[in-house]
Amino acid sequence: METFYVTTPIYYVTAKPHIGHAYTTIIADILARWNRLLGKDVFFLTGTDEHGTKIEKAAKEAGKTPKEFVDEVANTYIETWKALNISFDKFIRTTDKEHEKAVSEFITRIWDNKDIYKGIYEGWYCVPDETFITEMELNDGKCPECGRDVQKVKEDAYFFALSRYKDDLLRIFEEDQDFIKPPSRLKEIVNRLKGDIKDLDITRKSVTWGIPFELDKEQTVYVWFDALLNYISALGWPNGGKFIEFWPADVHMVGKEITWFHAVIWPAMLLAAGIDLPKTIVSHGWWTVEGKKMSKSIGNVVDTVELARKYSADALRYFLIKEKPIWEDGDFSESGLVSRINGELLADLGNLVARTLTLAEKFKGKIEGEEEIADNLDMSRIKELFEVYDVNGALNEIWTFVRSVNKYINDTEPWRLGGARLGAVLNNALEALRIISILLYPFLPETSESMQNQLGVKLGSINECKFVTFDGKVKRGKNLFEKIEVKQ
RNA sequence: AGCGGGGUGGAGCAGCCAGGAGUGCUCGUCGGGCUCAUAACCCGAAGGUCAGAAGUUCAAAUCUUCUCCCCGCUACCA
Repeated sequence: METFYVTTPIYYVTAKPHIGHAYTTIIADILARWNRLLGKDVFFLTGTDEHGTKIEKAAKEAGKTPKEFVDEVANTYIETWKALNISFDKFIRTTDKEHEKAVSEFITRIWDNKDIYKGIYEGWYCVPDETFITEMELNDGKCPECGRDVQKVKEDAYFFALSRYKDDLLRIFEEDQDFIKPPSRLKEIVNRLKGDIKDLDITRKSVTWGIPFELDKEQTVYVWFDALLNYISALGWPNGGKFIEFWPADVHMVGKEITWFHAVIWPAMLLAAGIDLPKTIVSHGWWTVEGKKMSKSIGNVVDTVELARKYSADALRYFLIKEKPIWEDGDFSESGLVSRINGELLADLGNLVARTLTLAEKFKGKIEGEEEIADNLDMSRIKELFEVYDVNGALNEIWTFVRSVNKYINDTEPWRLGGARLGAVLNNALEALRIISILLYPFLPETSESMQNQLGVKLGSINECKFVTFDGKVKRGKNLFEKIEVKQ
């Protein structure tokens, strides 16, 4: 059976998930659900990144041990994903035993291949913040976080020979223009890669909250090196059956700020170990909130679970996907969310279902007839958009069809009709709704199910998105969406 | 600074790569139609010197050059 392996980044557990995390994860969920509808064997991975000084520090501030702390935060991620109906197949944590074992195995392999060597790490350290700072991050020679003086540190460390893979990577990017999406990001990465590439230090002596470095137990593995390996450790690499079945990944969904890690460092690591590269890295844009960058200091971090509870997971999913092209940045606002609920989910879709079902329930004749609106639905376009991971484009296309069905009902005026003609119009409208319920399943799983209940049909596959004779038993249920009253 | 993206009616976008009357979409405003539907849906109208300048061309939002402005990335924030 054809497989599909999609991943989100593993999220760093210093804080609860916000809409940015939700966005990445929702896109991945939509891809997973769509590919299941296509009949593929899907593996959808998400999880948490739990090592490093920042977590150690956050734990201390919370008065907890690192382990207690990461358990707690990892749980809020799992709870959030449940609240948003994220259909992940596995939730990996970098503190999982299997993961730690895989990391050690990986390091041993590339050591044997001479891609790791011992050297001296030189950098800056902020004592009160307990964080390492790179030359680039320095702000006027001071700590970028707290503005205090930093201290030069020198310690033994192990390095990964990233620079050795520069030419290989450039050749790969040249040959496979789709390796990084969108093209503008590919350009950024290529230009940067053409510059001066330094080897990466991948261990720290003074960090204790990390995976012990296999070759020198005084050191721990640098968080990023550890974290990236989750994509294969989750499949049981090196010998797991899932690894054989699902690797290479079809798509790593990532936020634009971590493109470099996924497009350069991660492939270099895989090349070093002789493992196939993932097929595509999709790098999406960011959300601002009410026009401002999301940050804890501004205090505009949006609580996802609260929003989902207030409006519904489907409404939030819909907004995030419909609001902006995935490559671009966009702005989140609660008023924007409400406007899409009232103006689109309710006015276009909810209303369409309500008016059609009312007409169908009253009709006593036979619902059958020629298709009249199949041309309004461009299935091949929708499939193409999914193939390039443009879920925003696909949803727009589906929505165009939803609107066209409302127009069809207006044009045919079924409330004036009767007999065979009414049967034919209803057949078109009901079939359209059945098809829409399938197409919306990846985006709005609860709404899709509710539509199928009211139509008296079962969720079909993508192959069933074509007009035939409607054979459901309609029963109008409660409204799909309720109007959100806006206080003036 | 380097690299990348963007500046299109009141708002948000498409259109640009392969030039052909300012074309399109969503929201907002105004007017109308309809009454099956959650005051919903459908139709129509107003509104733009396509950031600015120069150039190429019979023809430029679209190609070239320059200028201005906004945003992002630059080694661990989705």
